[in-house]
Amino acid sequence: MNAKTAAKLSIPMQMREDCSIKKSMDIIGDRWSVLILREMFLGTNRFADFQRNLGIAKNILSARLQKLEEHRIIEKRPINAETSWNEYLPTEAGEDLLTVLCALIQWGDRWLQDDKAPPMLVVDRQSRKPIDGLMVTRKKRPLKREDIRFWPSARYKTFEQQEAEQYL
Amino acid sequence: MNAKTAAKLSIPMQMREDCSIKKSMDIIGDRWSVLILREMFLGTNRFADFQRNLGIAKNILSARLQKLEEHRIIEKRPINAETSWNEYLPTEAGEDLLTVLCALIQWGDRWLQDDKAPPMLVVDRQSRKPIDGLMVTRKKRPLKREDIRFWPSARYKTFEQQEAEQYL
DNA sequence: CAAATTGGTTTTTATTTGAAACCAATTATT
DNA sequence: AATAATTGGTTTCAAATAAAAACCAATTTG
Repeated sequence: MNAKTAAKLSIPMQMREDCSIKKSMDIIGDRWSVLILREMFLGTNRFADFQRNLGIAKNILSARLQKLEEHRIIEKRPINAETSWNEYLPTEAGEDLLTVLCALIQWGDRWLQDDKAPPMLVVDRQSRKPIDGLMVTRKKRPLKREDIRFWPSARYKTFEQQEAEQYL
Repeated sequence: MNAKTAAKLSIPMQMREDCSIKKSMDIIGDRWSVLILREMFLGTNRFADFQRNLGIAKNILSARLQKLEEHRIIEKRPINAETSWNEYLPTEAGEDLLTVLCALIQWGDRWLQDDKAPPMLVVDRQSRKPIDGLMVTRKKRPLKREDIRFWPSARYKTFEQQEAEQYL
């Protein structure tokens, strides 16, 4: 067995299905979901405001909000007892997506803004001063590509794979 | 002017266009791009391997690779001098998307895996031990929703906005 | 040398998106 | 109090996009 064959064996196809990136993309991997969440973090909560602020078609917005609700990323709840109107709020899982949005902001600020200042700042809620040192860290050091690799978890251990590992 | 009016004034529509999340999503906001990048981080570099490992249609894969190349996230280069065949490699900007993928992994591991162990680990390249303490931090403390808010940068300062800020 | 694989493109079909019309409930204006 | 405007959608239809399949030339494997 050569190293190339070993590398192929070592990544189980099933892992590609189970993978959290894949599962996340099945939910938010479209043109609008992430922008809807950004809008929510900007303080938008009502249907018409999402529509106006994003320029999204109503039927698509409706479908996306439903999907996000089904997956418990947002919650739809009546604005008050009198009306039948609703507002949309992030659940705990939804709020936790802040990290993904921040990672996107940082990446985009670095690579897509043509040396211009970032258009949208992440600021401290109290002081409203920009948050510096915001990063994905690995034990207090920023994570670099060469530090890590992705690896199947123990649930995919097979004889062939264990055999293969010694070649890597 | 009440607080609600102020809040609407304070977010310039232009910022929503310039925003790095929006710009990022214009490039990688589809069902496949992020998965193609994940595949690349798993060690896949050739057309047929992407296709097999992802189950993506060839024409779509072709289109996505081209788009990613245009935006300098990946690079297409000949495998060797003799053949016309290519391999696809991440650029510096592409490798930098690791943070976004890691944020997605962490989020998905927390919210989409039904109390099961994560299917794909982020491990140290040398020791192959899982990396712990990997997170989006704010000065060494994990970032929480209630810590921050998004805020337009100075380039959108207008009279109305400055007026509005005092109400927030 | 023959067969299989790679790296695509082209054509056709199915799916998704978007625009517009429509409507009922609610709120604002005169 | 009546009218107009806004909100929160759904439905219908056209346009754009994605997927499947057929096809092909270059390259590699048996």
